[in-house]
Amino acid sequence: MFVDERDAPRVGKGLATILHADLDSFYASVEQRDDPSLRGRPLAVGARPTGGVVLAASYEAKAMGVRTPMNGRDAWKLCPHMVSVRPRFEAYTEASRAVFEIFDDTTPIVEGISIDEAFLDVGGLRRLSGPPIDIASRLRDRVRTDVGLPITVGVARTKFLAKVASGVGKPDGLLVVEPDRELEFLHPLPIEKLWGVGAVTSEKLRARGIHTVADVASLDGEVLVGLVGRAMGRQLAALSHNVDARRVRTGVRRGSIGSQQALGRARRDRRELDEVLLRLVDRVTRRMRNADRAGRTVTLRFRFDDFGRATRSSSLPGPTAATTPLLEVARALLDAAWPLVEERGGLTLLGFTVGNLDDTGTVQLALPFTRSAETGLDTAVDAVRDKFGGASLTRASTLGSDPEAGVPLLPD
DNA sequence: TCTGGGGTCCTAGGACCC
DNA sequence: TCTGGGGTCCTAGGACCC
Repeated sequence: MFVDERDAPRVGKGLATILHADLDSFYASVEQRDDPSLRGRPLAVGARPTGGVVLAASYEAKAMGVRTPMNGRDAWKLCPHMVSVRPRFEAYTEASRAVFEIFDDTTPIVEGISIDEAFLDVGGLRRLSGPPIDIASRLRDRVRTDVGLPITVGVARTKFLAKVASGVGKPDGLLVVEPDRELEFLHPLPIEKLWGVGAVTSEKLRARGIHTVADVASLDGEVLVGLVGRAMGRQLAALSHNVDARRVRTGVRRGSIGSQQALGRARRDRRELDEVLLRLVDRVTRRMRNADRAGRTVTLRFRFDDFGRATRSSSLPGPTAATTPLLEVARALLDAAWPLVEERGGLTLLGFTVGNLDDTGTVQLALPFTRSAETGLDTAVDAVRDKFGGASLTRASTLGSDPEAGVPLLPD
């Protein structure tokens, strides 16, 4: 079914040229790499015996049943001798960057999925770099040697199969699904392996006696659509019949940038929440400007004391990455939602997201300007407009503090 | 006994335009 | 005064993923 041998049979139509590379227990592995005393021990990142949630568990902890995102109490019940460390997100970002450099050095066709996961298409590299299994093997060696982290790679003809293969191959493995053994590999899998099948859909399907991918494949398409909806029904039907034509796409940009903050049980008044909101808006708009992105749609996310959730959103006429207009919209949304917040017994989480992210097409003019230099900015904007035609040129002026407007913006 | 922070995609109803 | 279809955009919610 899947092999680890160089002389594996390669029969069937199409070739297994898509790699899914997935770092193992990423955060926990970085911690074990950086602190030898943690190696070989059950480790939870982010949780303590008294609370918090497990952001990542080492394989020693996973062996005891610890999972993400289990809460600390439950986790330590399962694994009393587990060690706890605080997350160090900068270290993870840096490790991720180093690993993606190796991905990019392997093939130009890399599609990042998350901080620790990517698809690579190595189809055009046979002459240059050898067969996919060799490329995958070297990739694993390099990540291990150069970055010091274990990584599992699945190799298959489609994205979905490559992804499933890496999941089955974990930890620290390499699995190839040969094109002539795909259905044999796919059909016995539990439905939860299908993309899009989470707790709700899984329950729905299992209640109808549908437990494996083969069960899904045997279902009439219309019945499936009736059961789980149009888009999901079609997707599940396709995947279960081993149809997955998605390419590995480069240059995918995300559609939204957001930040949220858990608030605990203590009730916050409107003023305290405004401070939280300001921090969130500042953090997000800063990230937007660093990424040279602008957006139009502001969404506030609420979680209430009773664990209920709600969102409120509003769109601006055009995209911006400036703090002030986005903060204004966010405040208006919070004002409008305030009666609901009071009614539901206060907030336990507040989130701020900017969506409808457009490529601004703007060169960010890093002009250190003061209020008196605003006219200078206008001149610069006019110059850019003259040069590039600038039909959709946006002037995002208020990046720094604006004490006169009474808006306590954080320094940029 | 209640949990984090970052995202994506789909659905459905209403407003609005032609 | 009543009635149609098609399309887009917006908002809110839900499911899902890592």
